[in-house]
Amino acid sequence: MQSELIFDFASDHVNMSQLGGYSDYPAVIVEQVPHPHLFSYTGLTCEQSQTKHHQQLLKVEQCESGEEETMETLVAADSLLNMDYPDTLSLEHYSQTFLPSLGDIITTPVTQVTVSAEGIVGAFDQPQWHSLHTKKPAAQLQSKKRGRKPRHRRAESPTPDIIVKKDKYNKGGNTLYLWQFLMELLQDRQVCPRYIKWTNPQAGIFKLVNSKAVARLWGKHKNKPDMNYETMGRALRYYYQRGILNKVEGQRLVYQFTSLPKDMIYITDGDGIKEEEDYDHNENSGNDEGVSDDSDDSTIPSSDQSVEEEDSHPPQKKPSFSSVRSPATQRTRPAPRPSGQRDTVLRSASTSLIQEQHLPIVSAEMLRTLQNLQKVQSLQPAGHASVFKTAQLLGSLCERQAAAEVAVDSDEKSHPRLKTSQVETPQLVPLTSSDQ
DNA sequence: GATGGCCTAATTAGGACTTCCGGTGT
DNA sequence: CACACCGGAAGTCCTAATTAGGCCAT
Repeated sequence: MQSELIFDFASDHVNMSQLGGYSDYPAVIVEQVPHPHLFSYTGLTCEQSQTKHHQQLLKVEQCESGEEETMETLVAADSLLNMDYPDTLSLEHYSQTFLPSLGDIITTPVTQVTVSAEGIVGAFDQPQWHSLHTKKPAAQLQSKKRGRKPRHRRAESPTPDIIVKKDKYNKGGNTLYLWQFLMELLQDRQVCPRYIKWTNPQAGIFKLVNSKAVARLWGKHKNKPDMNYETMGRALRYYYQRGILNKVEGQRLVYQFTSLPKDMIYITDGDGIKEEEDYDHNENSGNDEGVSDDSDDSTIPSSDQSVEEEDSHPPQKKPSFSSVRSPATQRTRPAPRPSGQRDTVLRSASTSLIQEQHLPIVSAEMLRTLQNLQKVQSLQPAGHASVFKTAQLLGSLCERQAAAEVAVDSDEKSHPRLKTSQVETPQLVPLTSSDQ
């Protein structure tokens, strides 16, 4: 099945000669993506950039004009509700961006590989999936035989602490589960915190600030124009049983993930540290109650702003979005995980080899390629000139970036312009209501 | 012609919602 | 009264697993 193809960079062990004959095979697809997603897919490691930026995971420029913020927000909201927004979310976005065109070209199965800084390794994130695989009974590995066998259980959706990536759990189609969708929204400054926001990132507690808008986005993604919060809420309630979500009692529109990826990009609507300090106040005072911006459509302009136009005015320079951070004090819970949960498989912490200002035009694959540019270039497979032309371009970009970083570093020493914090993240973030 | 391997389409089963509903609480 | 919330029940959609049948080589 072509849609099963997973292309991280090249075929197994980068035996790119297997792709011979497909001279126009794209090595890197450059396009604009919501940049928080990049860090979920880049595979960049902390060590690679911490030498230069020990404490900065992301750099976020603050808006200098309230008017800009308003306009950009409106444009973003409009785009969100009028473009095929969900397709830009990471899972589908990457699968649909990279896979279909490949499916038309590649007929040989391609093993997913990771091109890491340490070299080109085998199957993608194998160690990360190890715990998952070890849970599978050996019987499932038996070779296919004729005759009726006990029917295999279909893989259930991965739970939030599992890496979200095309794989056995998201094979083929464009399945993006609701909880994944919400996590994507929470990592997307176009909607967070305007429509959905963290109220306690450490506890995985978030609020649907504009439940109708979120539901509409979900409906757009699922091609269900009649989707509403009532319906989406039912799906959310099913997550209670499965141990993916909890309801935060006493607070409307507030839910809690039972666990989170450790390298979630946390977008909060204020100074991260300050918000953390303010959290108890907010939670206890019930300030969130009744402030839901569910006037919905009145808050969502409807024009035909294109994604491109919106991207040309990224709504990231907002004072209220000043903090993008990892959880400061995520705690590992000894509490047993719900039965529906799987062992934790977490992505390695991401980092900022590419500066934030580059992110909007650099795809995750591009970043990965950048990480391994020399190795890729050294392969020199015949018949893939375009691949290495792209690699050359990326190389030049890398050099320019390095030069820019030097300039930025010196500039920031004199003009610190953002509030960020990168704090060590624990291995596991199983969250319980005790975090509330 | 019998057998086995390969391929493909059809069927089946199950997961993840979606829809509808009646009810409760704020 | 509006809205959030709950959970049961039935339905839809999608996908993977399984099965059946056709084709071909031996």
